[in-house]
Amino acid sequence: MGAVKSAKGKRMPRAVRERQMMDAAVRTFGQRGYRAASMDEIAELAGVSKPLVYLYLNSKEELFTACIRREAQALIEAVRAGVEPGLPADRQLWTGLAAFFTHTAQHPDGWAVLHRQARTHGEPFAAVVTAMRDELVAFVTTLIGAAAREAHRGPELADRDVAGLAQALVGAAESLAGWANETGAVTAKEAAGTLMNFAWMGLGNLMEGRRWSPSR
Amino acid sequence: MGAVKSAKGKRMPRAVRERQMMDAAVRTFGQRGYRAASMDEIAELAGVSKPLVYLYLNSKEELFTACIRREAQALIEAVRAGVEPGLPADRQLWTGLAAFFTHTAQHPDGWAVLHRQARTHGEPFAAVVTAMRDELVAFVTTLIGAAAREAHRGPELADRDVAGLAQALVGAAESLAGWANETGAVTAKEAAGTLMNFAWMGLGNLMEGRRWSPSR
Amino acid sequence: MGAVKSAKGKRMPRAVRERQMMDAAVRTFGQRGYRAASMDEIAELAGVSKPLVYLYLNSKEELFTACIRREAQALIEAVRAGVEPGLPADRQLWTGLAAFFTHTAQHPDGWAVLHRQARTHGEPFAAVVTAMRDELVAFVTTLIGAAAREAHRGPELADRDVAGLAQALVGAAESLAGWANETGAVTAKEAAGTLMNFAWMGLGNLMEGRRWSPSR
Amino acid sequence: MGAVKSAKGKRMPRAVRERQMMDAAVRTFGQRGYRAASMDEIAELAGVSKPLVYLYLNSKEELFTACIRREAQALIEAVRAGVEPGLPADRQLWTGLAAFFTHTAQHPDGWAVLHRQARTHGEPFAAVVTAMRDELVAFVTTLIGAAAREAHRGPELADRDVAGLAQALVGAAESLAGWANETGAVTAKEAAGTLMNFAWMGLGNLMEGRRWSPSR
DNA sequence: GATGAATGAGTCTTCATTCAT
DNA sequence: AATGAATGAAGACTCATTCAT
Repeated sequence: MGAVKSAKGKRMPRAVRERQMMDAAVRTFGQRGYRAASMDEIAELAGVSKPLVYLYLNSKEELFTACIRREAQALIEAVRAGVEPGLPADRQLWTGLAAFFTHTAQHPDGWAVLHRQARTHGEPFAAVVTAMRDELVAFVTTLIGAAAREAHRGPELADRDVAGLAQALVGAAESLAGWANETGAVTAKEAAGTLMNFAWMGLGNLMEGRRWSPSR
Repeated sequence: MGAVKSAKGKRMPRAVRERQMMDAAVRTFGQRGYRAASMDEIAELAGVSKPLVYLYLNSKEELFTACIRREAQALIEAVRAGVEPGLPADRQLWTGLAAFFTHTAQHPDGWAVLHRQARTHGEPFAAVVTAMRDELVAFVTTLIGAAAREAHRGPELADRDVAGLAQALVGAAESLAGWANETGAVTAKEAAGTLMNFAWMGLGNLMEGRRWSPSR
Repeated sequence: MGAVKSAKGKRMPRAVRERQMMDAAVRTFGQRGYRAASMDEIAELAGVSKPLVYLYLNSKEELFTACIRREAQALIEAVRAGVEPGLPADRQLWTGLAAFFTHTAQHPDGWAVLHRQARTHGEPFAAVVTAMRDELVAFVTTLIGAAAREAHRGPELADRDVAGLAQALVGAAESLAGWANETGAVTAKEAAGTLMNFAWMGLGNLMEGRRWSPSR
Repeated sequence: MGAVKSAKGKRMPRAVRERQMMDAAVRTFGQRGYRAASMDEIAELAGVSKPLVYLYLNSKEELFTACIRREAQALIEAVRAGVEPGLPADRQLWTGLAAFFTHTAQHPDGWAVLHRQARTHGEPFAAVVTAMRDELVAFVTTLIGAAAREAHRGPELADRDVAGLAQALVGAAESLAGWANETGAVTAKEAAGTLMNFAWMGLGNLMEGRRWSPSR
């Protein structure tokens, strides 16, 4: 699965080689971490010499950034593609979550790069992930808002509550995705279901004005 | 707070020196990451020479492991100490969460070591954190079980559901702690309240048999 | 002046291409130095691909040698062209010096290659410059000898004195040329005048038997 | 001559090792040039491992700068020490020049570093040499001024003329020193004498109002 | 006549780790 | 109890140079 096929030394168009290198880089960064990954290892895994990696991708830092960017884009794309516009908002949310868990399960190294490595190392990198995360949160916020409007029961939902919910939902999804990847305990659909149970129910409670408070 | 005071070269009992070194190490590992942290920097920050660090802690790997272990223990201790046995289960859970958020906020480097660094690097380290996490999950599971028994309304709660809830709760707490530390957006009590709203309400729903399902 | 105009990839006669390359090389070598100059930069500045540079000029070493040779020839040519045969010897010397300073001022990179870079790096290169320098010294020696014969006043001038004078004159000229190029403090004519004041007056003194000696 | 004596691996106080390293560096930089000299070669010549060189001298750039600074200081010191304050100004100048030529002849690598290498490579380095040169020029200017006052014959000497003379004198000395080093053609005293003949006589002429001019 | 693709060899630099005292 | 001196091994990055087309 994912084994690089090219015979070493074969002349290939730049675009192809570049993709091979990035594949190798994502895998290596995802498994070893940014610092522990060596350009030597990446080059070897990609089936090319080190100078070629530098010729095409300039530096370890730029290579890592390119990986983050590519994986972030792919993940967002996958989530967007997983959402079917015609459905009611809760079903849309569910399919989006399922797509998210499916993608992260199918690209564990990419997810490791995004969720673990990119955030563990300093500022050139974290920003890219933050941007992606914000995009996701905004997307989820829209869906929740729509759902609240569709199923209008009881008092208005404050923007602040919606934002909090979205934030927590994405955070929980990230946490669950990592857990699922590492332990293999749940499938994508199960994970999506679990999250819906928390989020949707929580949303319902808020809309009905029920809250937990320390005083009672 | 954190400024090392000892004059360099002063003879000091081993235990004290060891604590200074580990303090320096936690700070350095937490801020730079395992690979980027250098023994030189740690020794200097601790106000001792490098050979002394090796004399007491043997190797970078062992030093890191010791840090993880110490910080994990401290965190668990803090949570346990935050729980008052006499209270009803939901209040106990709340105070435990508050203690968790308080501790992570007060020891950001320790939390960074546990939550980010230890899991980002290979197998010698991740295991220690996993063990701590399991301990926390077990603890939370107990509380949730007790709460369910106390507030017995409706059908029995399946063990599986309780486990899922506990798992999710801890995951969400971790995610929130990181977020709170990085952005400083919420206080410990606020974070605990937010989580209770999700978890407790979710629990209530489950106990009353309400679930979200894709089919409807 | 200096801006390379050719569209990349256009077929051009070999001689033209070769000149473009050497122009680029002189500029790069002069500004960066032999080691710091990269074939990549030279090729790009010349507007051709690297293999073409190798096809025409074989290696970095040969390219550098070719540059030195070309610039040396050009400098000598300029000096010779500046001397008008009919004039009295001192005027000839003056016009020669002026031509020297003019040329070095107009070709700063070429002069840097000859005066700085070629002598700074080992033996394949220094020899070429030495040869050129010897040619210049010989030329000046001739002029000085002629002048001495023309203005015969007092005792014979020993060959040794003439040689010393010529040597010193060329050395001083080189030093002044570098200084003028770097600081832009004097024009070519001013520099020539300054040198004449030293050299010619020194010559006059020698011819009249006046010397400085430590004993008095 | 100059062979480093220390047995490899022997523990030595830092100051001693540092001097060994700088000696090796001056030699290597002087012969190979800044770029061509490799830290490996320097370390080996100094009889230590590369990391030690970095531990003590930080980087190639700093090492080179340190060399330049040390050699510049040594040269200035030598010239100052060679001048005996009690003598008449012309004798002082002569002894100073002799000291200069003696020192450069005895430290050819140091002189190569200062005169060739430091000026051939960019701005971190050239500045140090320029500063030293300015110091020398100022020193010589003083002497010439004093001499002019001592031997007051004829019209006042303009400051501008004195400055020009000093500048030219130092330039000529530098050029001669290089020539003497490379060819071994003249001794220090001969070189000093030659220069005095030019400079002193030139000075005398200027003081007597005699000048060469193109018009006649 | 001209180039895109590719690399072996080498350079600077850092780091965990150990002696000898 | 504590340290100044020292290094083997490895990692990021560059460059002159060559094929195949």
